[in-house]
Amino acid sequence: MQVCFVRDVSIACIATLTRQFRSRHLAILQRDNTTPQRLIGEAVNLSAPAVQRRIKRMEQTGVIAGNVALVAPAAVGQPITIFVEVELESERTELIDAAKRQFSAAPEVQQCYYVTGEADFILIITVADMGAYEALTRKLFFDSNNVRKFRTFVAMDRVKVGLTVPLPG
Amino acid sequence: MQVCFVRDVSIACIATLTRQFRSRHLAILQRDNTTPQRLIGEAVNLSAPAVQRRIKRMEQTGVIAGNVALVAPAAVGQPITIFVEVELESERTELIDAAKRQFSAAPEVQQCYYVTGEADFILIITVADMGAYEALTRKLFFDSNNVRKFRTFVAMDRVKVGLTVPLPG
DNA sequence: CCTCGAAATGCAAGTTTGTTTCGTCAGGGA
DNA sequence: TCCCTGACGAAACAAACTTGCATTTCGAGG
Repeated sequence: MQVCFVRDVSIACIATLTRQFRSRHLAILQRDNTTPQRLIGEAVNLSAPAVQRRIKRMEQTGVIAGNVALVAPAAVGQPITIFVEVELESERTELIDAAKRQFSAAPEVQQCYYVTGEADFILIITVADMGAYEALTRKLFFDSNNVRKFRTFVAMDRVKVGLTVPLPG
Repeated sequence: MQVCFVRDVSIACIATLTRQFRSRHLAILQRDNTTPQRLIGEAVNLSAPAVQRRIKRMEQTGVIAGNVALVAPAAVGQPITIFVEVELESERTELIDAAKRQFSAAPEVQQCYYVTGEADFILIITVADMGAYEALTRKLFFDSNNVRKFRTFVAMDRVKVGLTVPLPG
């Protein structure tokens, strides 16, 4: 029946299958990492200890970077999400690095990316009100002598939020 | 000794203390939700069952919106993060809603926000390579008759990534 | 074709962790 | 004053996680 695989094909098949199973495993953890290993095992046809070992392996190799609880910003008094495109005056490496450090250090800066294109940085900021944002802009942008300009977008609707990575399979 | 509180002050004090303890509790879970309840209890001066009850309460009230594993995109073959500012032709409510649905439905769209300002939507997209992004733009933007234009920023460095909400205390 | 070794698995026992139960205490209102 | 509500701690209980060991599988090399 299903014999006579060309060697490369069979290897590819196995690799694909493995990856798919891992994908399903990871997909479950990405959705809810409190899922008991027993249930994950049933979903991927594995015993609980095997599930446990795979998780440990993925944590050690860095595939799983962390396990966190997601907090609803509005429920803790931080209902405002803001995007900022930041353009620097100078793109000297040291100044870029300094900006990275400064932005990262601010707890209000939830996410910070160094990007190509018409801006240098994109920040996602979480604050309680516009006053707090105004104060933060002063601290991060005006007090710095290296910010040429910045553009602000206020989120009206957090349509889709998460850090879920698309997985094959 | 510590008597003779004016009523409002003492209430405010208690409320503040409570909130601070919750903040510490939440801060721990935001960093690592696999932390044993016993350790959390030690950190916030509470017994394990009390910790358990608070977590359950916060999950039921929506303060904790989920418990997830963070997956490293590069480790699963999705190393490219892209930002897109999308501007629509029409801002009729139905079309806005249709766009929200369409963007949310795409697994590559990790985050989608409806914003004020010079754009209508900001998307954060995770893909394996630029070819995949090109295909996605065709699907999401060109095939739609409602996208006036979009601007792309490619992330060179994911300086700070997370969904951590700043907490008082 | 066969054997070997590395890696992954299942099973079963042991351990930690999470959950429930129960009794107690403090604050608020009738 | 008394009762009620809500939250707590201690202990018992249930569930999940973790480990050791024998087995299997797969690829490499003889």
